[in-house]
Amino acid sequence: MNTVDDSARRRELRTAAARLFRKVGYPQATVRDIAKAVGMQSGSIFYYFKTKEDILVDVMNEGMRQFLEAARVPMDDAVHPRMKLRTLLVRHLMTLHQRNNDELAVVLSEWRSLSPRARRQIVAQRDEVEAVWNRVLRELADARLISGDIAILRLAILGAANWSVQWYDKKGKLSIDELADQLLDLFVPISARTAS
Amino acid sequence: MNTVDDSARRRELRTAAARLFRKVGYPQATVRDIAKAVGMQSGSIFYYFKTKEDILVDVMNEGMRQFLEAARVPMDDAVHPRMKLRTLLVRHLMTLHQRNNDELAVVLSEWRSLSPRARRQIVAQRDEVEAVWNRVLRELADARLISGDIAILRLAILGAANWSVQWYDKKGKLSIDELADQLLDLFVPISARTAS
DNA sequence: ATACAATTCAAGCGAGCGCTTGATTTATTT
DNA sequence: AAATAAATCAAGCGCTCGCTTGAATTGTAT
Repeated sequence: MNTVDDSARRRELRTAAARLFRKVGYPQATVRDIAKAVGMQSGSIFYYFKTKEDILVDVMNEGMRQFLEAARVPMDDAVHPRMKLRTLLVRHLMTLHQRNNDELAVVLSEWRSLSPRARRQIVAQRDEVEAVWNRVLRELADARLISGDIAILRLAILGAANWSVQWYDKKGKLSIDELADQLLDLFVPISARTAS
Repeated sequence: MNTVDDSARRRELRTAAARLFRKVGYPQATVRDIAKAVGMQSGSIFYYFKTKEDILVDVMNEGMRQFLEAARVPMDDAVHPRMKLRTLLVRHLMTLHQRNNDELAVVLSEWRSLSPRARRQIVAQRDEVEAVWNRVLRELADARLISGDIAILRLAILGAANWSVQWYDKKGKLSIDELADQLLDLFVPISARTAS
């Protein structure tokens, strides 16, 4: 990592790019748009990034890093499995809807624009996140708190949670904690709840 | 509707376009690609469609038409509400994963590329679909088979179902009926089931 | 102050884009 | 068979795209 690879200006570019990628999509966001957003000439971008796709990779890596950070929370074994799932869910949703987290939305919607090589790298990180969820869901299954295929449950719960990017409004009356609890009640019925 | 607006050739173009839009995304699919897929010169496309966006609108209208068709099934009032939801879910998933239904996937992923005018039209159709689901969910709530906010439940269940486009494999061992039942058990716990 | 490196600019290249146009081929009607 | 209409082609226009390049500017160390 030399100065260019991790400069404030580069981060500025990544943030502006993420915002644009989210708003209009990667293919329609031009390097001229991105440059304009930070007050640069379009050519100057290539002093910081080799190609436009490198910007997308950088954005998605940052997004995945945040998802991983949300999933990698130390959990006391004594905690009730349902509570562990709740923690995962709350942290996941919090990360997803925090201010200026356009990188996360981009991760969820722009994977098609990645070259196969870059895609493999992002998928590997996604698999790490899913492994954490699988571990907690396994505990819930062992405790007979859920039934059915764990993989499908994981896909359903993450599908429902990630879909919230499409509709959740931070300014609305539903807090993220409430959303998490509602989703949790859906997937792990209240009747299975126990004091933690 | 004159000959051009509803010709076999036009449908051929729409189908090929839907396939490409799904595979590489609307902005990256060029009219030259689409033309090539049906064995035409790129300019000839504009004999059938005024603009490239008109092709997308046509694809998405067809997709929404299919979603609506799946939702608009006559239901006997005597049928148990849970069974009604199951019917909706199965038909929705069937439609989503039937062969060559790229239009559906495009509806779910390319709404950002629509002009505001076209978007409003598609959203109106989506609202119709959601209204059907709301009606059934309302019945389930009245029968105390579910609790919590109906809107959130609908978003969660459709989110989870639509997310399956990303991972469901027709050639896999999981049938669509099984998937529907698994999802149904998640959202409307088995303990609430009653003979219909 | 001077030398050097880091950063940005101004200009534009080559390619690919959506789309147009006038001519040409193919099908249909009389 | 001739006349008309429908469908397609071949060529390319004007524009925007990602990206390059050589020069200019700004910052930093001596």
